[in-house]
Amino acid sequence: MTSELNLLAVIQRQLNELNKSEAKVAQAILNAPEEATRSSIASLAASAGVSEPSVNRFCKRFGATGFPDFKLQLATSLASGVRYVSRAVEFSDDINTFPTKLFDNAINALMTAKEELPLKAIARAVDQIAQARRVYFFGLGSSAAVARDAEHKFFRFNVPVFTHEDPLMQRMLAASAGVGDLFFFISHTGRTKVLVEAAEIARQTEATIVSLTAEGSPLADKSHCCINVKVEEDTEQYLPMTSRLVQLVILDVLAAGVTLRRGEGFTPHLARIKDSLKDTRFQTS
Amino acid sequence: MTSELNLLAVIQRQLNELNKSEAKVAQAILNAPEEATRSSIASLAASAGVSEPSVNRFCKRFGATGFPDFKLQLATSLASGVRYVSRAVEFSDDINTFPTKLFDNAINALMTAKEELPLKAIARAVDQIAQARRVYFFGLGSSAAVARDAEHKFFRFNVPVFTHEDPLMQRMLAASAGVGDLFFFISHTGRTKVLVEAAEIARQTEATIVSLTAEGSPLADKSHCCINVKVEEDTEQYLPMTSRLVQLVILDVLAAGVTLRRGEGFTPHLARIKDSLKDTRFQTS
DNA sequence: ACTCATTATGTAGTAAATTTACAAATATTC
DNA sequence: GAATATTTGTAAATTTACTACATAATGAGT
Repeated sequence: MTSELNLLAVIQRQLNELNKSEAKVAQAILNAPEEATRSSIASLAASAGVSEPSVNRFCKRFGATGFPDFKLQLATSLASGVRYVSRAVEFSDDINTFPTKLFDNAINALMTAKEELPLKAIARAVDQIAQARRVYFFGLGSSAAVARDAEHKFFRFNVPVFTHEDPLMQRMLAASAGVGDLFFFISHTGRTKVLVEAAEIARQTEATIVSLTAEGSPLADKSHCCINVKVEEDTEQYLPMTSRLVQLVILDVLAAGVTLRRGEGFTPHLARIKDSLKDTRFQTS
Repeated sequence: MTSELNLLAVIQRQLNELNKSEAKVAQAILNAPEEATRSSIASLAASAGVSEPSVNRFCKRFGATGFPDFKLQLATSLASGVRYVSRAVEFSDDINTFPTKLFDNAINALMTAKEELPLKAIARAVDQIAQARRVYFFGLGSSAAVARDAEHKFFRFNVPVFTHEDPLMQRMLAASAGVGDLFFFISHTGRTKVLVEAAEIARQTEATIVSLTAEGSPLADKSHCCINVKVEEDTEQYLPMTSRLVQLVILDVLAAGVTLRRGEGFTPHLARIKDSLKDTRFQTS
């Protein structure tokens, strides 16, 4: 029941040790794996130029109970391995295609991020946020909106939270930081000068510096803890950045982490905050 | 050839619209999806308590050419690793589970939204934004961050864009609106009083009102064009809202729509905006 | 180089699984 | 409550996969 992670690689590796007709089958599958998952044993046998039982024997050799089981394993292997490619929006797109493309790209970005979550860094950041006496979320451009969102989430933890889009404010606040202050920098590239400079200034104080940015970037270098968000190339000018969605969800993760850290006794507090909004809304009819 | 990323979610969602035996099949599959991929049409029919052709019909209903094809799609979908039901974070969760849950929820929200995209409303909104002489993005709470993000995207279209989180500013601006002004309201519930009131005020002018909110809500009622975002119940206080992610992507869609409308000749303009940032960044080493 | 043993491959038949065509049963409409 | 449409199941047809066996190819020992 060893569901192989990459069946094609296994087949490729064993290619030499196969006898002639098995090798033909292997070659046919390697040439068109997706097609193989859809074809019958007869058609695969035909395209490989061998008999049907040879295909069957091939399947059993690779741990399957038979041809259908092999197809299943192959399909599973292909699905887990293949990274869906982001599709850029083209000027030939119409209303039926480009919205789907953008959603697909967003979904792909999240799925990719999910698989390479830097859990250690996240855990560490949760620790540090939970302990902080004050938290500053700093970002510029579209990351400023993310910072704003974070502020809106983290104030619930009874810790003063601040956001500033003004680089001068960011510098001055960084300069006047002390023990218990936490600066949370958000940046897609990690290379925005004024932001890196603010981090630099903060670093010279007793404050803690956490960043949500690209690994190895100047900003990451200045941080005590860097939560790495893989930077994918933005193919087109008019293709919106998906990275900020990942940033937002990671901030959700951090917020959830802090909530869990606070413990079950903390929920009434959250409920009270929620209830406070009740009178600002029209009742549901 | 729409290879569904999350087939189980699609089945789950359509559960009500299925007839009795199809629903039985659906239930059997949802109960044991992995097993379903391995069983024959006979055994699945048996465990669902229906006839074999019913299973076959079920498969075709969901876009497969037949049972084997359906199994393949199901296996592929399962292999992609996204869980189909939204799972609330529990206090018993640890660092290995809750981040994944939150990402899965986010991904699911986007996948669900993708399937029920109100394309007509989106197309209309693109029209209206493309024609507007001025655009105001208004939101409160976490929707304010979304509005901020939208501002950061839409200014690129050579149209003055404004965002204000201050309800009094929102009212005053709404009151002084005229022809060519477009008010874009963002609200998860569509019931926030001060926002609805601002929309009401704007409605009495010549301005156009577009909203990104829940269908049938007071805010939607005040709008010329409402882009409906399905409101899912937020199960827990500390479960972050996924709806804002959907809002962001829909705004991306609108921005892309306007870009396409502007035509290919518009790209140099976008490139210039992008280039303007170059000197604010440290060069890649 | 020939025979025997071994392994590899294909043929044909069989069993299983899937689909189609059609009929019975159930629900829906007027 | 009859007529119509829809749903569901039965049975036959078809496709698909597997098994048993026969033949071909390969290789070792004489």
